[in-house]
Amino acid sequence: MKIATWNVNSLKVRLPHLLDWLAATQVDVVCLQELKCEDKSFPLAEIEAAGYRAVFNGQKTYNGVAILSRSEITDVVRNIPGFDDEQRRIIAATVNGVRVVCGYFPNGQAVGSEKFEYKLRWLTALTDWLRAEMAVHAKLVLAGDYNVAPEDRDATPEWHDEIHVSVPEREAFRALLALGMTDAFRMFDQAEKSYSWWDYRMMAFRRNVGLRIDHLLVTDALKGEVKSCVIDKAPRKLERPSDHAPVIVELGG
DNA sequence: ATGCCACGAATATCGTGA
Repeated sequence: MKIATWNVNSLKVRLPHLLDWLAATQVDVVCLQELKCEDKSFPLAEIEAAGYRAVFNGQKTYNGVAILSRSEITDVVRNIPGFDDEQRRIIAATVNGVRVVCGYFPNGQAVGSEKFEYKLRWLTALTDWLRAEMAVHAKLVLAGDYNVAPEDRDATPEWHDEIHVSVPEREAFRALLALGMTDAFRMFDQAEKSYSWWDYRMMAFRRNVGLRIDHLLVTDALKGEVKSCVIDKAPRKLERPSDHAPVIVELGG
């Protein structure tokens, strides 16, 4: 089973890319972020025609997450239970016995800002909820745009802003690992300067000036099934791309 | 310091968020 995560930065604009990519990769499950569309505008017919079911948690203009799957989707949860939040950033569901949690983590804007404080509060709430979720679902994948580059090797040397690489954000990432999860990408040898996001400006993609902020964490019960984990840069090379590339983990056994 | 992009309000550009 292949599970992917992709921040599409507007599902409406990126739908042709997504449909082409689904046909090309044949992934079983895709977690999407930054839909930027309300549920009533979700392109369900096109996605179903491509052979996928979908559950989604959208809002106007900002945020919005979805899980697409070729097989049955059950036990859907929207948003972090008990965490009062207008922003649609979480959807979770079970597919083929695997709990899939799709998250669009807050950007945080700048260290010390109000949005940064919200990011840290949100991360704490997510961690507390996942502790409980993992107690019920041993096999769990946390997929999404974390807006955190966990280590120095995950950030281009040209990155001088603190946001995405600050100590509190990295501590929050490690707190997720400490629940009993592993970064699937780092289970394998990877090229140096492997990134999943590049700013649209300054020819950042061509110069490979980016960050690795899109991740797939797997619980210990799933770790033994992980066969590969790759960043697929192909969609980032197309006309009118998302600023993020999809990341794919392959589970077997 | 910044050049991009998507969106909505408004109807040309501009503010917001990323």
